[in-house]
Amino acid sequence: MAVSIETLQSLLQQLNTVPPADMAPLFAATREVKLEAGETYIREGDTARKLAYLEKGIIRAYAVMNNGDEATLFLRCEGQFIASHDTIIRQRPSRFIYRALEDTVMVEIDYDKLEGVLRENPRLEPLRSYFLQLMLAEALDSIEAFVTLSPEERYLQLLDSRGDIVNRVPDKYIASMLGVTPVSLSRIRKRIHSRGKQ
Amino acid sequence: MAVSIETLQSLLQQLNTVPPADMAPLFAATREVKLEAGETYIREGDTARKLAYLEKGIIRAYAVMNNGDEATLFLRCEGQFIASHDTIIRQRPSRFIYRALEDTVMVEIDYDKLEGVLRENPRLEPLRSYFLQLMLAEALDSIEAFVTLSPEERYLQLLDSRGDIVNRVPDKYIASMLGVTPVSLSRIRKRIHSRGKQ
DNA sequence: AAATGACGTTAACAAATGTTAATTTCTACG
DNA sequence: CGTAGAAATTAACATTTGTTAACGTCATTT
Repeated sequence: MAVSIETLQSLLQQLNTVPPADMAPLFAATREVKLEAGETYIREGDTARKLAYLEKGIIRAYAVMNNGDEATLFLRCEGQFIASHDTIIRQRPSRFIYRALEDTVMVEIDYDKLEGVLRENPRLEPLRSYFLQLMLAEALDSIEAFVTLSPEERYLQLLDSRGDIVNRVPDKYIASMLGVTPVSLSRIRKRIHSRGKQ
Repeated sequence: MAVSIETLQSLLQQLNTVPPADMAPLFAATREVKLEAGETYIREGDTARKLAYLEKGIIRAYAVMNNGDEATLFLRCEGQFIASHDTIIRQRPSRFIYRALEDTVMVEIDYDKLEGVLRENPRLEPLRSYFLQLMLAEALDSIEAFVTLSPEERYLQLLDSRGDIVNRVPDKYIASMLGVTPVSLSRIRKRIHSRGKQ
């Protein structure tokens, strides 16, 4: 309970929307979770309302389609939040799977517990809005990219904005997050390189 | 100030997370806004932090790309919220334009005023989380569609889930929201019809 | 009634992507 | 060190989409 939470603590304090003293009950409800590479954090059908802050590692959220293929919704790494959005927002079993792609360390809180803490400490409410806004901003950026950019341009943008992730994750996950097949991503990369060398 | 707000009022009361009596200061800060078809609600570069509930009509949010083309991010109609997300979440001038496609009636509140109301009435805070979650859920659905479905499948899904909108809006806006050109959407429709008749 | 302009459709061609399968490269494990 | 399995690349072909332009339709205006 509440161990290596320095980074999260300093993040929340930078918000300076909540007095640090008020945060004690929040951290008392958290726990540290460690996952090995390849380990599943949330399964399809899970009903737990998990919210977590990534201290280290990468989590992939994906759906299994009718034909059995997997579609990656997003990748999150250290410094970001992940939430089981089907269970938290929609209050239904998760259609999505969350799996660690590297050894991962998270600070987890159950959303039901969080709501209890917020009920008893209303001054912490801005924190909920804060992470909801963070996730909404990222989601809208993603939609904007799908609507305004070609697959190649989306890949270049991803390289530019999150190049670290691209090099830590197998290409097939990058491809499905961009909405294309691994074969097509390979051709896109070839095209970029051939243009770059000329 | 607070005129025909029946639908919004009943919506908020169904949440029963906030006592109806507490909502008076909220509605006191709202105002009714009417737009004619074609009228712009938010311009590129605007800094106002507008949040609105649509009682009637359709609003299109779109970006103007480098080549001058427009890309529709989303369409919202009666019963939905729209928010100037660049100004509210990112605290920067809006890169997006919000324009009415039909004569539109909205209940508007400035987000700065809303935050003032929430500061003085902390029991209203769940309302902020509520509409943030609504918009996040819609955004994630949109991403899911881009990642798991082909353009044709996305169009069929849109017909199924929001067929009313499709018939109220020019096809070119539907096309750009699906991430394809109007020419391609026309071919998709032809393909669907030819398959349907056989 | 004629003219204008926006919108959707169609055509023709280029370019990109999907699909399947073979091949190569890389990694992990014995 | 060698092997097995996963991942990435490449090839070949079908399908889809982008692009440009022409054409038809419809509504509005003059």
